[in-house]
Amino acid sequence: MSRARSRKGAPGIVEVAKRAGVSPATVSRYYNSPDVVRSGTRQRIEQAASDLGYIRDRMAGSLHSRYSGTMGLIVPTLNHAIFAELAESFSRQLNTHERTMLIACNNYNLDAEVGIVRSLLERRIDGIALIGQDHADPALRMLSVRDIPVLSLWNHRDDATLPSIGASNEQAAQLATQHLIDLGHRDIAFFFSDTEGNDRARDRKNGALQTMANNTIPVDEQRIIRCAYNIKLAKEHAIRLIEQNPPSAVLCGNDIIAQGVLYAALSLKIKVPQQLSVVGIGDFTNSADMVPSLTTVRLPANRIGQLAADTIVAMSVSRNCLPIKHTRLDCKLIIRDSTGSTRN
Amino acid sequence: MSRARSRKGAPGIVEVAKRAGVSPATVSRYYNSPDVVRSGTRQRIEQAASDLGYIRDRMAGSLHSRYSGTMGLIVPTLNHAIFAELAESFSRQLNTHERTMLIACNNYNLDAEVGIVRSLLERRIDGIALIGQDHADPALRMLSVRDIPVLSLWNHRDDATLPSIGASNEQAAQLATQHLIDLGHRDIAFFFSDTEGNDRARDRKNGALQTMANNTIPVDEQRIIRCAYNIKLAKEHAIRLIEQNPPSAVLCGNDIIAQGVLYAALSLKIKVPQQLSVVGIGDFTNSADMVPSLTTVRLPANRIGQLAADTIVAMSVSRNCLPIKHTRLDCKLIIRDSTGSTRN
DNA sequence: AAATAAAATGCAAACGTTTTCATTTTTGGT
DNA sequence: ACCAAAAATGAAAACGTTTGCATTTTATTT
Repeated sequence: MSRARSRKGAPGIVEVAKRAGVSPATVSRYYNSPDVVRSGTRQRIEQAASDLGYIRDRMAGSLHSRYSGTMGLIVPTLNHAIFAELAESFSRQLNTHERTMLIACNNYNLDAEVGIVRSLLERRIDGIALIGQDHADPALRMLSVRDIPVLSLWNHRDDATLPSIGASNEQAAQLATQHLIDLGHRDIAFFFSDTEGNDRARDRKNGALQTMANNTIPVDEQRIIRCAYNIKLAKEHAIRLIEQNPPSAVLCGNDIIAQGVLYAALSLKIKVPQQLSVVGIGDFTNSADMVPSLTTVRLPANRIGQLAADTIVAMSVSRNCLPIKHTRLDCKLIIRDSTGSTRN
Repeated sequence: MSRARSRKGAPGIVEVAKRAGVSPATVSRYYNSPDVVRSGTRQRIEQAASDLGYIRDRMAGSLHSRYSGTMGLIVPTLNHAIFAELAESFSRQLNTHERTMLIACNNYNLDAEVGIVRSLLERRIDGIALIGQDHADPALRMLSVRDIPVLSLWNHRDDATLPSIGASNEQAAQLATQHLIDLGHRDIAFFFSDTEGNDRARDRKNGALQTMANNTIPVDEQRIIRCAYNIKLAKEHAIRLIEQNPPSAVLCGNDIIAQGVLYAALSLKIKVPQQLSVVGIGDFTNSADMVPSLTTVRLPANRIGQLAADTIVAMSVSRNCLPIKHTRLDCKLIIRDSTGSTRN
C-alpha cells in the first residue's frame, strides 16, 4: 500500500498537552499514575482530552514500556460450555485490571499451538494462560526465552512444571467413581476422550481406574470406551453399548458426554437411574436442569478464570519473579437424580 | 516501576540484519512482502532469524504503519453456544489472514459496550465486528471518528445503517411460525427474550406475530412469555404454562429456550410432539441430538463468522472505502421430531 | 521570610519497526 | 559488451508514547 492510513485528525498526546497548557510528559503521567499530577492540572487535562475526544494509543506506549496490557489465553475450543465460561470470566476479571484478552483456540492440536503462541508473542502479550500441562516444546521454549509469565489452567498436579491454577482432575474422577461404587455399582462403563496430549483426560481416566483398583473391582477392557467430547458421538456409543451389553452405571469424562448418554437412554426408554446410573464431570451450566438432573463433579471454571486473571496480572507487574505456585481449587461431588443405588 | 523490563536478550530486527549481512530495511521487507527480496538474501535472512529465534514485534511495526493486525469482536456473551461458535469461526478465519482476534463480552449491556469499544480502540484494532444493530451512540461516534471498519453481524435488515452480515431473524421466526400453522396449530405460545436493545429478539418476535396476523390467527397476550436465554428459566416458565393452560405448540426465541421447554415436557411426562410441538431458532450444535430431536431454523453461525473475517479484513486493506454492503445469508427450516400435526 | 525538603513538571532520548527516497545491482535487448 | 529499465537494497526519518534526569514550583520548618 502506498501510504499509511491518515490519522484522520485523531488527536495525540501532544495536542492534548498543548490544549491543557502542559507538557506531553504530564499528560502521560496523568494516565499512568494520576495521583502524581496536581488536581488543577488533572482537571485541565481531563477537559482537554474530552474536548478533543482523545483516545490513548497503548501500542505506542507499550513500545517503550514493554507492557502491552494484553494477556493471551489459549483454549482447546470455545465450543465447550466449560471453556467458554472460563474464557468469559478470565476476560471479565482482566478488564477490572485494565487489561484485555487475546484469545485463540488450538482445537486440541498442540502443534497448531506453536504458531498461535508465536502470533501472540508478536503482539507483545504481557502473559499467557494455557489449558493443562501438555504443550509442545517449541512453544514452551519461545515463552521462556521471552520471559513472560505463563500460567497453566484447569488441571492441578503437584508435579506440574508450570505454575498452575486448577482442580485435581484425578480427584474429580475419584469422587465420581467412588460415588458409583458406594451406591453398589460393580459393572461400570467408562467414557473418556482421547488422552493423547490431554493431561486432564488422562488424569481423569487414571483417577477412575485407580479407584476401581483400590476397591478391588476388576474392569474389563471392553468397558473403557474412547469417545470425543461430543454429544452426538457419545449418544451413538452409548446406544451401542446399552443394546449389546448394558452396564449398571456409566462414568463420563465430562458432562457433555453424560448428556449424550442420557439422550441415548431416553431414546431407548431405559430408565435413569433405575436401570442405569450416569455421572458426569464438570457441572456445566445446564447440568442441573437436565431431566433427570445430572450427578456430576463441580469444577470451578469461573473461579479459575477469575483467579487466573488476578494471578497473571500479579506475575506480570512483579516481572515474573514470583516463586512458582500451584493453586489447587476444590472440586465437589454434586449428587442429583441421574445416579441411584443398585439395591432398588 | 523503576526500570522497564529487560529485553532479556531478545534479538530485534537489527540483530537479524547484522547476522544476515543486510540492512534492517531489507529484513522488514522480507516479512512484509517477501517476494520483493531476492531469494539468496531471503535465505540468509531466514537462517539468521531462525538462528537467533527472532520474533517480530508487530506493535513497533503498527506504530508506523497504523495497522495492528488485530480485529475486535464484541459479543453479548460467550456462554451461548451460538456466539461461541461465531467467535471461534471468526477467529479461525482471521488467522488465515494473519490477523488476531481481540474479543470482549458486553453481557447484553450496551452502556458497558462503550467502555469496551474505547479499550479496543486504545489497542489500535484495525476493525471491529459487533452483534446486531442496536448500539450506544457514544460507541458509534468513537468508531466513526477513528474511521475504522465496523461490521454488524448476525442480523440482516435492509434498513441497517452499519454494513452487516447475517440472516433475517424476522424471516427465521416466520419460517418457524408458519411451520406450526401448517401443521394445524392455532394455540401457540411464544417465548422471547427481552427485546430492549436487542434487535434480533425484536425481529424474531415481530416476524412471529406478523405471521400469525397474516394467517388471521389471534394471539392472546398471555401466550407471549418473556424469558431470558436460559435453560433453567425457560424450563420453569414452561412448567408453569403447561400446568396452567397448555398450548398445542411453543415457538421458542432460540434453541436454548427450546431445550428448556423440552425438559419441562419431559419432567411433566408430556409427550412431544404428540401433546406439544416445540420449535426453536438457531440450530445449535446439539439440537439435532436432543430427544426428541429439535425442529428449528438454521442460522449459519460458522458461515457468518467466516464471512465476517474475510469482509472486515477486506474493508481494512481497502481503507474502509468500500460501499456499505449488506450480506444476507439464508436461514432454513430444519424439520425434526419435536413438531407434529394436530390431526394425529 | 529564608532555607530546606518534597512534589510536580518539563526536556529529550529512547522503544523497534516501517517507509520514502536515493543508490546500487541485476536484467534484458541489441 | 553496452545501455536503459527494472529490481533490490540501504540510509534515515518517522510513528506516539514513556521515563530518567533536570528543573521549577509548592509545602514545611525554623
